[in-house]
Amino acid sequence: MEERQARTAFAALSQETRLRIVRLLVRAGPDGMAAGAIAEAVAVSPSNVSFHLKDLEHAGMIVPRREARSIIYSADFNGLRDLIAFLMKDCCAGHPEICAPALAEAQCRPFTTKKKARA
Amino acid sequence: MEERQARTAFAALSQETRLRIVRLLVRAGPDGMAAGAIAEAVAVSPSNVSFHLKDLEHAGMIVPRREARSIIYSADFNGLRDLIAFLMKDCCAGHPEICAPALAEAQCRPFTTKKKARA
DNA sequence: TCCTCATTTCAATGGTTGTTGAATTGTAGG
DNA sequence: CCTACAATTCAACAACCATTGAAATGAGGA
Repeated sequence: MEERQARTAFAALSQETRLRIVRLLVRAGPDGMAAGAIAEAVAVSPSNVSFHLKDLEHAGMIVPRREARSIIYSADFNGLRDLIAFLMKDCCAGHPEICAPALAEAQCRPFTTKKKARA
Repeated sequence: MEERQARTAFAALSQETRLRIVRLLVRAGPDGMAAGAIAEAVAVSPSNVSFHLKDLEHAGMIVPRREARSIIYSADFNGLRDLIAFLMKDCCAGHPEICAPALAEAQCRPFTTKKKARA
């Protein structure tokens, strides 16, 4: 991931309404939610939510699809993963031992084969 | 990590000069760099770098210490780790299989001690 | 103590970002 | 085709953020 794109993503996530939308959509999973439902859930006006959705889409954090009269947005897990990877490269490069604890905390250990991960 | 603190950190990293400073200091490691040296490295005025350093410190991304006449800043690896953990909780919660690939990409596998990374 | 260097603070300015409500586009059902 | 509904676009305004240069602080060395 390029630095410029990462900055755009950070900027997107730095805004209260936008971060709430992303967290909402991550919880919603691949099904996503319609713009109107998102507006209601985060309690902002339709035009305002549209403004922020466009910004999040541009930042690669969410992805839209049309369905009947609604536009459904869902979290862009690839984009989120890329952003994490960017951050880890900066944080951990040369210092893997420092960031390792973060992985356990996030319940995201890859390649664990000894014990079964429990959600 | 609280949502508000995460937003502050994202905002800090969304600015070009500040992101460059963080990446510089991560590369510099625990020794850190003096404010003046940072200013020179990222090519901004002393007063401007001071402005951004204060912001990064407030966001928990860097940490200062006095040393003779200089003030030495270094990356706050705990803060960075916490931010990654926050992001992974949002991204991976309920979907660990999605984010696992990011870890390998970031050369951040925990608990591997076979080789030492070279900068 | 006095002087110097490193950094920070301050006030002013220009630029960017978020919010609002009204008008518009686009989709589907009667 | 006409109406209703979902979402976006637009223009205007307020609020916030970054940059600049000058002045102030604070630590050390002579």
